[in-house]
Amino acid sequence: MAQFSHEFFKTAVTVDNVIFGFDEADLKVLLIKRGAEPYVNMWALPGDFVYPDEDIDAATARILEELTGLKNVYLEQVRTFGAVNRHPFGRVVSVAYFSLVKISRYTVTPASFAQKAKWHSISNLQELAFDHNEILNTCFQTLKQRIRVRPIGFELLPPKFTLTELQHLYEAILELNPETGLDKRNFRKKILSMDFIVDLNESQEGVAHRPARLYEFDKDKYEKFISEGFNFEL
Amino acid sequence: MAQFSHEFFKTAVTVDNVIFGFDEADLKVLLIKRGAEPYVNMWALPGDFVYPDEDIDAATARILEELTGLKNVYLEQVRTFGAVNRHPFGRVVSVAYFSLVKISRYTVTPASFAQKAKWHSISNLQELAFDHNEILNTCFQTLKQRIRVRPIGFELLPPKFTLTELQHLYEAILELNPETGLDKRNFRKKILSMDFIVDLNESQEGVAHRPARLYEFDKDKYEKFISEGFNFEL
DNA sequence: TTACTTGATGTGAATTTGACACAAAGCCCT
DNA sequence: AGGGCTTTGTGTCAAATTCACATCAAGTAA
Repeated sequence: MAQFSHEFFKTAVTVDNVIFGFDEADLKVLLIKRGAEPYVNMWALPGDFVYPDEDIDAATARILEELTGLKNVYLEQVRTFGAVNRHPFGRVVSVAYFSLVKISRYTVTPASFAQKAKWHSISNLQELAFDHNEILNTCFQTLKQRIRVRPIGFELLPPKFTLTELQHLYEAILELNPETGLDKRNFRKKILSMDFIVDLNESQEGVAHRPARLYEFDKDKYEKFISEGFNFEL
Repeated sequence: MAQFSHEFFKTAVTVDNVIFGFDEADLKVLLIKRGAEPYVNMWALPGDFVYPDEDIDAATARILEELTGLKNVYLEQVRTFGAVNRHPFGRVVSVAYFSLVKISRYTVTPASFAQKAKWHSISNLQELAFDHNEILNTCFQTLKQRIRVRPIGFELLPPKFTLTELQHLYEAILELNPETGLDKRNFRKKILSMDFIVDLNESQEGVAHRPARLYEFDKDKYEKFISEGFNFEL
C-alpha cells in the first residue's frame, strides 16, 4: 500500500456547516462573507479544513464554536460532496453538516477566516461560493424530513416557548403557508398528546394581548418514551 | 492557500459499498475476503480509493461494476466515516454507500483487490475489517428507513415478482417476525392500492402448490403519481 | 381421489385525521 | 373604568385509515 501514497494521499477534506436558527417567524442560516480567495467577498457556508489529527465530527463542532461560541449544539452529518472540480485549488472533498442553534444565544464572533457573519433568511438567498447553494439546499431538505420524525425543533427555540412559537417553527421549516398549513387546534392536540412537552404553568409577560402559556421539552421523558417503543411523528 | 497544501492535501478518500441482495427469505450483503494488508484474509466491504480525477459517486459505481458486472444499479450515499485512526496506514476518510442489486443477476467476478466475494446473510455477520461493522450497520439502518418511504424494494427483486416475495422482502429488511409482522391481507390491500404495482396476468410455473400471480413495478407510473403529489409510505 | 401447500380474498370495530368557530385574557387607550 | 384590540385556548363530529381476523381456491404429488 505504501506505493499508493504518492497517488492517493493528496486530497483535502473540509467540513461545511449549515447553521440554522429561528427568529420570529423565519428560518435563518448563518453565512460568512469570505475574506480570502477563492470567492473572496462572496457569502459562503462556515467551514474549514479538517486537521490531520482531528475527527471530522470534531472539526464541525470546532468551527461552530469558533464562530458562535456555542458548544453542545445539535449537529448532524448530511452528505459528502466530492465532485472533482468543486474547488478551484485542488481536490477538496467537503462533508456537510447542519446544526440547530438557539438564535438568541448567538453572539457575533466572526472567526479568523471570515470578514463578517450574518443570519440570512432561508427564503431569500443569493448565490453562494463554491457549490454551497447545493449543499445548503440538501441540508435544508434533510432538516425538513428530520423535523417530522425527530423532536429536534426545540433546539431552535428558547428553553421556554409557547405552542404558537412551536407551530410557527414547524410551518417555517416545512414551508407551509401559515393560513392553510397547520390547524391550530389539531396541532396542539397532537403536541400535547406527547407527554414530554410539559406545561410550566407560567405565562408570557409584557405582551399586548392575552399571554400564552409556556412549555418546555423534557428530553429525559422523551427518551423514556422512545425506549418504550414510542415513535415521534410530526 | 497554496501555503496550506503541505498541511492539508494529505488525506486519502475511499468509498465503501454495502451491496444488498435478497435471496429467498434472507437479506444479504456482498463481502470480499481481503487479499492484501491491512486486515488480510478478513471479510470486508467492497471499496477502493477514489481516483484523483474521479467523482466520488463514480468511484462507487465503478467498484460495483468491477465486482458484479452490473451497471445502472440503485446507489445511495449514506455517511462519511472520518475518525482519525480508522485506517492503520494513514488518514483515510471513507464515504459509505449502499446499493441494491437483483441477486439473480449477480455473477462472481472477484475484483483484483479481493480473493473472493460472497453473499453473507445480514443476520449472521462476523467481525469485519476496519470499522466496516459500523458502516454496514449504519447503512442497514438507513435502508430500513428508506424502504418505508421510497419504493426501492423492487430493486432487490426480479422484474416479475409475487406479492408474497415482496412481503417477505419487507419483513426481512424491517426485521419483522414473519408470524407477527405484516398481515397478508392488509399488506396486499395497501400495495395494490398503489396503482404502479401492476398485475401481469401471469402466474408462476413449476411450483408444487397454487401458483401465484406475477406483478411488476411500473416506474413511469410511480413517477407520474409522485409528480401529482402522491406520497409513498410503507 | 385425496392430501398437501401456498394463494387469494372482505368485513366490521377501533383509531386517527381533519375541518371548523367562538369565548377568554391581558394590554392600551381614552 | 370601559371598550377595543390582539392573540390564546378549547371540543365535536364526520370521514378516512388502520387493524384484526378465517376460509375457500388452485395446483402438484402420491
